[in-house]
Amino acid sequence: MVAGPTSTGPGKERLRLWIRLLRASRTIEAELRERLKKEFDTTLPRFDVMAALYRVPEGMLMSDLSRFLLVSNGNVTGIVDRLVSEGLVTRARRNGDRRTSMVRLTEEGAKSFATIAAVHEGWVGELLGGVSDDEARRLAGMLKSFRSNWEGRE
Amino acid sequence: MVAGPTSTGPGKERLRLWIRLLRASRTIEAELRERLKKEFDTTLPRFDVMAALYRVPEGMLMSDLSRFLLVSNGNVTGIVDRLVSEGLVTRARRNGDRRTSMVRLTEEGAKSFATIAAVHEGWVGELLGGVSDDEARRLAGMLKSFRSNWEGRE
DNA sequence: TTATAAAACTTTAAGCTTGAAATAATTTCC
DNA sequence: GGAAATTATTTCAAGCTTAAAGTTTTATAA
Repeated sequence: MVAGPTSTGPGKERLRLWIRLLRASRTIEAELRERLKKEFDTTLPRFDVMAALYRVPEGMLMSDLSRFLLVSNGNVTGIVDRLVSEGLVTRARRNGDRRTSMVRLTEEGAKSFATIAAVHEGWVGELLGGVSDDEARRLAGMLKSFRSNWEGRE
Repeated sequence: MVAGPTSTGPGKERLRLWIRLLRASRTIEAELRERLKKEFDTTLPRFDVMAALYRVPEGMLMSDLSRFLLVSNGNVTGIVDRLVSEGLVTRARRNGDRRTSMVRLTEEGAKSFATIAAVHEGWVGELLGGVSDDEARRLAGMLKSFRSNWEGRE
């Protein structure tokens, strides 16, 4: 998914775009992953889950998390398990529907996330430093329209 | 890495861009992974390795592959192991430097890749269909400049 | 009601991924 | 020449990821 087009023709331009998109996000992702590990001894998936939960103090269901993060159910189970064992997150059985459990950041989890998120935002600013403000806005706009199209599509 | 900004301020615009970039590439990647599995019973990492090798009939060293694909050495070892066991790739010890081994597509591997790549290119065209030709070119240009900046940076 | 379907989640097996440690071959340099 | 550093690769442990199968609980509907 990271190699070049293997042909010429009409699909070539979009294939090139896709490869660049993927290389850019992999490069940035790898750098962020490494820094999260080195500086905070955590991982991207844990960070993602905590970021999702941070926005919603009342908590999220497992299925909400997996939908929001674009990953499978079983995946979220494992990550939340580890966050619970680290005391950063709680899983609370609900009275209403006993199949579901509400996942919330603990106080320690919220505090920890806030610290990391502030540094993380600085890293992203640094890593995307080569993109001008104007470009950043236009790129973000294009990607937003891609997303809307996509969501209409399914 | 997929949740929204947690603050306002100067870094906010680039953080938003990064989150959209990541969501877009994850969405497309997930779709391509699923189709590769369903239609060709293969995986993205295998496809990536084969794409890299397809461009270079004389083959690549393990370390070339890992550098090119932006993944770790140990990772490539496992993927190549599996491709070898499937008869799609060969690993040849070199006379000159016996630490290295040259990895090449087999005839079957090249044939298989060509088939998959053609379909894959069509998928990408379809999945990025919402992006106009003009946008595709501009986006690709921006991402290229990002990449150059990055590479100068390290 | 009460079988049947659907929903929410967990478990499992297989594969991907990394960073660190281990091996083996080559180079460097005294 | 031979110790020491470097390079290329593999192995390993831990964690991430998915799809599919399994469990428990709730909803549907004949």
